[in-house]
Amino acid sequence: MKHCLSVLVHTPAHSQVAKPLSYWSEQPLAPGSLVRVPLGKRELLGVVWDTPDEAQAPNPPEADKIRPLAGVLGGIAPLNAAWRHLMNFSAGYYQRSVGEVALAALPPQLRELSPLQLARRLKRHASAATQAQNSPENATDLVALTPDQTRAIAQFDADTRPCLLFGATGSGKTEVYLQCVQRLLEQSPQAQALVMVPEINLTPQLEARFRGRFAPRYGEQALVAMHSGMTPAQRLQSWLAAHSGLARIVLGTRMAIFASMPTLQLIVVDEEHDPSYKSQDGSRYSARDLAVYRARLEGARVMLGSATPSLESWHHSRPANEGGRYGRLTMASRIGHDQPQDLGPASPSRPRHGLPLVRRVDMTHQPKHCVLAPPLLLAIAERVARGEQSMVFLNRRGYAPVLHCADCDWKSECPHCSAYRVFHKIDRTLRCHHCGYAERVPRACPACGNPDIAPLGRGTERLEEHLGELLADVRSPQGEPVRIARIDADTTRLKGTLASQLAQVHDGTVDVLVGTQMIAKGHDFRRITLVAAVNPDGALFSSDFRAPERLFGLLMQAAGRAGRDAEASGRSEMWLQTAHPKHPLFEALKQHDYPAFAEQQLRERAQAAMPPFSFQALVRAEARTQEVAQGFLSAASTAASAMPETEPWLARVTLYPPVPMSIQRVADVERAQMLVESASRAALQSFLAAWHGALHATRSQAAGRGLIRWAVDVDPLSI
DNA sequence: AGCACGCCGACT
DNA sequence: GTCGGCGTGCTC
Repeated sequence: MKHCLSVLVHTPAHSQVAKPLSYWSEQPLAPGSLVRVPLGKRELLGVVWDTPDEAQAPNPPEADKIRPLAGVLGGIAPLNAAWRHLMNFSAGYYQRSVGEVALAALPPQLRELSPLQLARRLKRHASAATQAQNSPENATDLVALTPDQTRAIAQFDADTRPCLLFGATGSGKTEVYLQCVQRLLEQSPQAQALVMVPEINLTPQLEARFRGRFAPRYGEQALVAMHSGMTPAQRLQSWLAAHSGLARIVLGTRMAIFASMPTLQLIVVDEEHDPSYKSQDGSRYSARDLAVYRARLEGARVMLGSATPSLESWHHSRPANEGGRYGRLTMASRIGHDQPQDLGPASPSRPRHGLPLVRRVDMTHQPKHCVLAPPLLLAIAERVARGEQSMVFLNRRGYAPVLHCADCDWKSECPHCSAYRVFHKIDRTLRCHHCGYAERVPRACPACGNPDIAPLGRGTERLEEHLGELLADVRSPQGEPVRIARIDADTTRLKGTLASQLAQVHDGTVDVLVGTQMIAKGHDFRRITLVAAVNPDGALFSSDFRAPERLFGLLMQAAGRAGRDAEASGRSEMWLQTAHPKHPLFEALKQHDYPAFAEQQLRERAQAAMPPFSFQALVRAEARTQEVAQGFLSAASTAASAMPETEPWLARVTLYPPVPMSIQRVADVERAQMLVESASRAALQSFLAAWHGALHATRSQAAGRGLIRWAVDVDPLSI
């Protein structure tokens, strides 16, 4: 008896084979089974999918075109219904093919390894699994919780909704995660927990913390990591451990949201506001949003943690009688500091609970063109002399963002992008941060021959150099000259350098640390008592409506680096150099008052009908010329208003005209985008789904001629 | 996505 | 005369 199966393969969203394909099989196979199928001349991994009802199958392929399966991957249990549901949802919501989403969610080796190699790996995994069975032993450790932590955990237990853990940096959010996971594992001997962090860089320290807590009790196997920095072999192993239920805890970056975890009961999203949770290529999913969806789907709990939540999550956690759908757990004070007050939006100012004193330097009253205001420099020098550490933060790497000729006004533009190439003094190159194009710095102006070309503006490299000059005479308590280090994407290019550089800071072999936002995130620096933001003004008047939110989060996070030692926190300071010291954002920051900031931002967003009070999607198009890119979008837009399928939604959806993207050209490709907006998420979703076919059709018509690619970005982070 | 087929420019 | 550029089209 022959069975006709629907099978997903790895095909992109816009190809002709976006739907599941049909294959013959001798045996019936459960949905979720992994198989190998022939496709053209290739043989690739497939996942058996739920067969659509005969009636609604759109175009069943002619029977003679259907080929038989090439094989079944035995030894791996079929992916369960919840996982398949998650894939279907994710593909639908983010406008991609299910095949692309589902196959991308599986470890690459499952696709690449030959059946023989795979069988060998499975055998090894199975033997490891039996070993693990005998290892659990008891260990009791008592951690003293703060009242804040105890209350947050109790509230979480009493709630059933998704919860936002709103806790200041240093208030002990990680311990809350550990406790929640621990209670879950103790209560139900099968349950699994997923813990996500925004960046690979943050996984080692969190993994160490979780391992320390859980490995003695449940064995080393009980905890696995999942992120793109792992080797393919490690990824397969972790995936199998999670899929088989052997791993009780999965710790990873956004990709981990797609891990197969048959007994998932708890999802933790740490630093939930972090933009890294939104994928920026392929299927542009938000791991945080999917976490909430998946938790509901699987009947699991979800905890989102942050000191500066996304305005979306903050808004969702408003009181239930105002329509809030999340619980809000507040931890107001840092560990070792008494004691909480209500961090509610109403209180105008409050004690600092060990948070650093925020000082604003009005740069309009400082000497012209000075990089560091004299009082700030003095404050840093004092710290060095006392043997304390300082951190100077500038969100721009390289020596200078532009090289400029004063005679003819030549600037170091990238020949392939609409952006300037950044001057990197260390290797004397001009480097484009968008396409990677690099050249040696010219000796003279390439346009007019003037030998006197000068760097304009400053990056971390120049700041480091500048600080070295200004602090040349300062001595540490031991009489040593000042030691300055820089951490940014350039100094950590090689694997492991970040860890070693961080270790230097911890050792105290560094007095002043210069860096980009990389140093603001997560890392515990115990001896830092001064944090300075050199030039945060850029985001105050940005055209991106999310820029203030990001800036506030970043500065708050940076401020949190100062004085994590209770003892040092009394004299720790955060300095802001700004031309707008009275700006409400800085006022709120001075009070460490996220609720006030959020309330003000949400008011503005509500007035302007922007997210979270509206829902957005972007259609992006790339072509050799701007005309083609925009022409495609215009044609698709016209098509939308002429379609019976999209017609019902048009009244509730706004289509804006196509515009060039903010960086219009990258690597000689012109980019344009079109905003689609609606007050209703459901209406936007329905519209996009109905419109997708038209976009596809437009591509193969005259208006799509010369188009390189197009894609939809649902809930985009920047416009 | 791969992988083929297919038609135009600089090399052994 | 071929090697190879990437445009177009197809895969159950």
